Amino acid sequence: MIVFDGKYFCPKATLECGQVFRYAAVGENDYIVRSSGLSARVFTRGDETVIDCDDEEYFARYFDLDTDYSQIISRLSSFPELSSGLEKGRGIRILKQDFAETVLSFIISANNNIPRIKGIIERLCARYGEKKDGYFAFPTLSALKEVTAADYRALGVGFRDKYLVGATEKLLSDGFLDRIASLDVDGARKLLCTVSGVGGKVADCILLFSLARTAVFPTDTWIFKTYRTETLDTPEKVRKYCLDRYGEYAGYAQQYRFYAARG
DNA sequence: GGCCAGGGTAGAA
DNA sequence: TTCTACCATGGC
Repeated sequence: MIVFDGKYFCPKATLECGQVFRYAAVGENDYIVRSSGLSARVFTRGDETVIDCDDEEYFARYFDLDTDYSQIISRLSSFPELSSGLEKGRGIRILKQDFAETVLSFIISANNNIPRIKGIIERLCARYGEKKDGYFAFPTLSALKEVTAADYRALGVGFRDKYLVGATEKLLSDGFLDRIASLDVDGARKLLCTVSGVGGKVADCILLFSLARTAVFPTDTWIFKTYRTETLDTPEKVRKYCLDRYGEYAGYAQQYRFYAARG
């Protein structure tokens, strides 16, 4: 059991800001979250946030407990357009999720909606994941090696079926993650875009929600709407503007903004 | 019944 | 490099 200062760790804000799909509310600010083959319950108790789990080292890293978020919020508080997000989403923490799980999950997220994404991922786990106590693990890459496009389609993934086949193949290739980790953000983004089903937006999500690369700005339809002006009239223009404006803190800014827009 | 959902791809200009 | 049609599915 991990006990942490609740001021900068809100389970609800962290899990419902759109960075993760495998979680469920079991009460007021009380959640079950699954990552890879592990499970944790996260809830608030007075001024504290508690993580109840079997593998504390894993979830301490997963919830990014070594990072000082008061410093991040202080840095971003000079931007008036983020004030609402910083207030509502003060307890957001950017997760360090499993790489392959994040890649496949965000391929499924493309042109899709959150309830359906969660359902597809649940069916994927139930069909190909190892059975645990009361849930299924996210499938390992080796468990997905022989899965065909038709198999994926049977889960309801639609046109993303072939993307998942190609992505699994690429992820299994030797040292793919190491190569990404060795590159700067731009290089890593380009390499991720060679994975089938991964374009710029999904690549940014993978970099931010799995690899702790914060100089990215995933520009989805919602974020685009909130920044759109006469001159910033395409998602790519918004993305470049925000990268320049927020720098290394762009990913955090994006999450606070997203939570404010949707929460 | 059309639109939208945390978009990406292939092909064209 | 930027633009367009197309892609499955479900909820509204």
